[in-house]
Amino acid sequence: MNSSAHQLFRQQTIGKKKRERTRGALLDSAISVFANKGYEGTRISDITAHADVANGTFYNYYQDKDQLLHDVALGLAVEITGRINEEMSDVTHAPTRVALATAKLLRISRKEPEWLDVLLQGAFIVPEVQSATIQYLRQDLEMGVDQGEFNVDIDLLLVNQFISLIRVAALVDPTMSDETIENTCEAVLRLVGMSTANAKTQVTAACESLLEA
Amino acid sequence: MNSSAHQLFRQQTIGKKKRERTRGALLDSAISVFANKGYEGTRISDITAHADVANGTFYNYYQDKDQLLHDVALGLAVEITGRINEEMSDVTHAPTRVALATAKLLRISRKEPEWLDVLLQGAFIVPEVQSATIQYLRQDLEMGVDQGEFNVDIDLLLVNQFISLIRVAALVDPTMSDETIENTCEAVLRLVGMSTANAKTQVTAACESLLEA
DNA sequence: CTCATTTTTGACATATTCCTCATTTTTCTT
DNA sequence: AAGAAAAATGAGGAATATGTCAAAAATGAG
Repeated sequence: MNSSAHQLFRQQTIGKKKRERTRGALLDSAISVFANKGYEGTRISDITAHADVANGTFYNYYQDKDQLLHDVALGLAVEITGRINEEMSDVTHAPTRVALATAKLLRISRKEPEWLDVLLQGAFIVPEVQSATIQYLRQDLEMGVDQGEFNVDIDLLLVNQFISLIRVAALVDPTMSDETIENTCEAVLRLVGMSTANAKTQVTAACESLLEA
Repeated sequence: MNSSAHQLFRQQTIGKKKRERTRGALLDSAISVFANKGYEGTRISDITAHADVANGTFYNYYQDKDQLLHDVALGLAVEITGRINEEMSDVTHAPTRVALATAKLLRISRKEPEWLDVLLQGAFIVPEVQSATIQYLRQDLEMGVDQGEFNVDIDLLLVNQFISLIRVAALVDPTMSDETIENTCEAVLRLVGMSTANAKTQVTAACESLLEA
């Protein structure tokens, strides 16, 4: 087998010792299998088959599925938040930041649907992944309140509501059309208390700046 | 075993023949087990053990887990939408209807957390349950647009965003405090385009009328 | 109460998955 | 290229789940 489109972890381990390369193959395969069968539904043998290694090889690297999910999801969280923040360091307007981050995230999901799927599975199962995911988001939301743009209390419920809107976009439209991306961006801005009209304006501006890049 | 708090289906089958009573026991047990172990994670034997029947008994009623989930979730959908609509037939103001329905649903979840959990699991897995769940909601949302109160396009994405906010409430606060209920009601009204202030007013009014009942 | 019918039972054959480990193969340093 | 160390292999034992069915038990109509 071994027919992944993406190669995130294998890319990261090129040139390193065999041990790290095989680990990379397992991690990449885990992304594909978790995304397609769901965490509960995947068997260890699904992953080893996909990675073109023997069954026992898995146990040279992980004790169980949980540890693998932990590594995969955390790796995805680092990669994805890294990519998003990279190009936003100079944006200080909270609504723009939130709209941009959402749009960028969903753009990544369009290209690599499995990444977001597995990241979110991880965020709901592994506490450490949840923290990592929430961290940046919460900062931007609080910034928006301080700037007087967002008109809500920022608490755990709101942050999770936000994340769930991302999740729904991937669920309803796995192809992640531009329309779905824009609608989702507008929805998150409405969720944090902006008017429909205001949200539309922000999103249009943010999406234009995204097309340049 | 057989230590369910609720008795939805057994209640419905009291007085009927043995066949229906056993089916009721299986359905009630399925609610508890699906809610606690998740659909994927539950074994047939978990359900029969919980229902205090032999392993083979399951196969006198269902061919597999899927059929059982179908029946359980659809039964819950009927029960829950019935209860909610019952006391709303005279309410014609869409924002009030939406706030009330949301609050009522979350109230039910406070008393029977397993019901909402399993209903939502079913809605994501069984198409028929999804349709049943969406149906009423969509009507009220379109009513709100017609009344000029909601300022968004009603599409499949929006309806699913709505449902996901319900889901998150149950996930973040399984005890379903009054605060969580109110915050969630306000969030759904903001999602459909009402201002924060307007949403707060509607929810306060709706929740007061709920306390009388 | 009787007894034909319905329902339940649980042992068992089949199937799946997990995980180990002695052996083989590959790696990569010198 | 040699060879010690590292890694991969896959057969197989243990554990768990599924689905069947002949026999036992419970039901409820007359």
